[in-house]
Amino acid sequence: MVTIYDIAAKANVSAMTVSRVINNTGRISEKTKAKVKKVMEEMNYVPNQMARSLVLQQTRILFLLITDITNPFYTTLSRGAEDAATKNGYRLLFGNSDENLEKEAGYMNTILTTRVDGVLIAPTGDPSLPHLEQLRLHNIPFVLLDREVPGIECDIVLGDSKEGARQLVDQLASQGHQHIALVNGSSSVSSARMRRLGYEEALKLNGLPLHEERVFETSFGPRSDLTELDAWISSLDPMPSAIVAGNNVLAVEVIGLLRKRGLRIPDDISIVCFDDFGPYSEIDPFITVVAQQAYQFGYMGMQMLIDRIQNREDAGPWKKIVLPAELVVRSSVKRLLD
Amino acid sequence: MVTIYDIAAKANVSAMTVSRVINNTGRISEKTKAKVKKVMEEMNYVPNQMARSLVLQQTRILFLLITDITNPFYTTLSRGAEDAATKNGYRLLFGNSDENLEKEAGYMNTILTTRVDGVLIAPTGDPSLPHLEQLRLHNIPFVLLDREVPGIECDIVLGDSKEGARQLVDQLASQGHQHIALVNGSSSVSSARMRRLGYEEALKLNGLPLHEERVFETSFGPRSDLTELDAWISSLDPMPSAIVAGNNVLAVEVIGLLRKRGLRIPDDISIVCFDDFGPYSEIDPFITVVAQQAYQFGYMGMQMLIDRIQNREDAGPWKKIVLPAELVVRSSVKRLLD
DNA sequence: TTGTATGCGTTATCAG
DNA sequence: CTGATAACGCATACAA
Repeated sequence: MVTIYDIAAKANVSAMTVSRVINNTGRISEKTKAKVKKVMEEMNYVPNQMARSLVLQQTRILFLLITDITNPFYTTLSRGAEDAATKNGYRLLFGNSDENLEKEAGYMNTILTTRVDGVLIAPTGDPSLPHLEQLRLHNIPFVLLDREVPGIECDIVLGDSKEGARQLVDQLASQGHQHIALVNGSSSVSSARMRRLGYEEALKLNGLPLHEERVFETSFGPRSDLTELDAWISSLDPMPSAIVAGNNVLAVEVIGLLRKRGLRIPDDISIVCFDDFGPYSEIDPFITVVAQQAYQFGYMGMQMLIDRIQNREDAGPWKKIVLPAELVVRSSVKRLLD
Repeated sequence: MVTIYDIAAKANVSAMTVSRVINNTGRISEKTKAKVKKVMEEMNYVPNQMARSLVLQQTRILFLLITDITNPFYTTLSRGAEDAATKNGYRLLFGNSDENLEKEAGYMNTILTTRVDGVLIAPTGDPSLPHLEQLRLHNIPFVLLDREVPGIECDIVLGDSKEGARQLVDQLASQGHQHIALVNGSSSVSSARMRRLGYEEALKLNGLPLHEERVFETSFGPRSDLTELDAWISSLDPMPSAIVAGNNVLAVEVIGLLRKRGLRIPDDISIVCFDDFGPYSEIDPFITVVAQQAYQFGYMGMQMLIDRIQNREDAGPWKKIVLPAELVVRSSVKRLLD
């Protein structure tokens, strides 16, 4: 490995001079600067970030941990975070926890040992608390995305899950639906809790009864095994006229299962869900959704994180951004009235 | 920051003993081992990977650089790579070059300065050559994904693009299509070149004429501005009865544009493409595609990379894996015969 | 404008 | 079984 000493020797200067040329600090004669630069080229020198970070105590690297790299919500969010990071001269590394606490723990380890400057994280759920406490303990700035975690105060970007769920149910009710089921994420995830709350409130406001057995809670992430989900659908009696899905992944899986039963959407059963389908909304935009501003989640979250990093001490109070969700009416809901 | 010296002091041992406990090397009495471990717990010690890498000259971190985090092909591939890395005890970091050579250069910098142990990379195209030469020069093992780069010999996982394109055209021809256009990725991307070759060969084999103006080359990545693509569609005269898209992104964009013109698929125009839609194939599987084994791209590529890393010296010849693509016939092609 | 000494946190080597 | 010392590659503080 070529070090500053190697190039210093070849350029007949001290290592410090090389270091100064690299970082453009101090005053150096144009002549030696040119010479050093030439030697660096010749020897294909690449600074060692490890060594540099060790002395500087900072990496200029930020980390984004998402829970499902397969979900357009998160990939779009990632693009937003990436853009904001790049704009501010930071590098961004990605991790994918796969809605799995153990994998998240693995990434926490990388984050901690690798001493990144800050973390943007969509936690897998409430059990992520210890992970966040670790970050706090080690003084690593972080911003939460999409999900609150009870027990920790911090900067956060949220969607208006309750209101969104309410809109979804209202939309169904307005078309005359009375039997509305809910497939949702785990109750250990704040957004799932809020969506359920919105669902329940909206039922009440529309004068519809709440049936516990019409609510099914599972993971927001894709399942390798759909039998449980399918069993729940089988258990529904009577079959609801509409289903609300807690996110796009669940919607897609449920639609697949329904079709396997020969049910057509929306003729036989209606469905609506949280989150849009990214580019794929384009090709067959038939599902009515509450679309979140995924890109903004990432972009604004990253902004907050960088603010926090750059103003370390005079930080100011924790900030909370709540992004509105927008109802996009398409054609997955059957009109039952008239 | 808590260092091994801090915990050494508190545990009344030397730093070396602490290091040995951490790494489970050398012989240490159970008693001191236990004591050290307890102190580490108490002080919330986290090893500094920077310092460690500096002396060990390795990170146990691998890097995966994809070109479009928004594309299910790459996200599925990522899952495969991740699984293989984890299984072998490596951590995996992701980067997204966005089909952009400059962004790729940025990640090359991170990769080089951060001294990861190996890289799995889907290059943006032939111009990526200098980047790969950098890796080679700095002795960083890498495996190419999905795209060849003329001028560099290395391990690689490819799809059978030519054969896939041929299948797509054959499928159209077998349904009676004679005017078949192609929207493709840039000719500086090997997979795009092979797909075009397959398209042209298949036309010839089916006795169909080749019209240059029916082929449009652009980026495989999503466009922020669709006017050029739209202009090409306008320029088509006569309108082809079918379009082959070089990948799923292009297919989606073209379908959007066609629909804006009031054209229905497949009634007014047929379309087929490379790559499936991941989970979204599930909800509206109407597009006939040649599906690639995305997960295997990542999994097998990662295996090759780790092999290469662990057998540094007695490496063996470069390996090339060609994954077959499978035609999945759905309902985006109109039957023109009979 | 340039150079010397020192330390960042860890591990390898060699000594005890 | 344990410890002292040097080294990894770089930048800060201070000298010259």
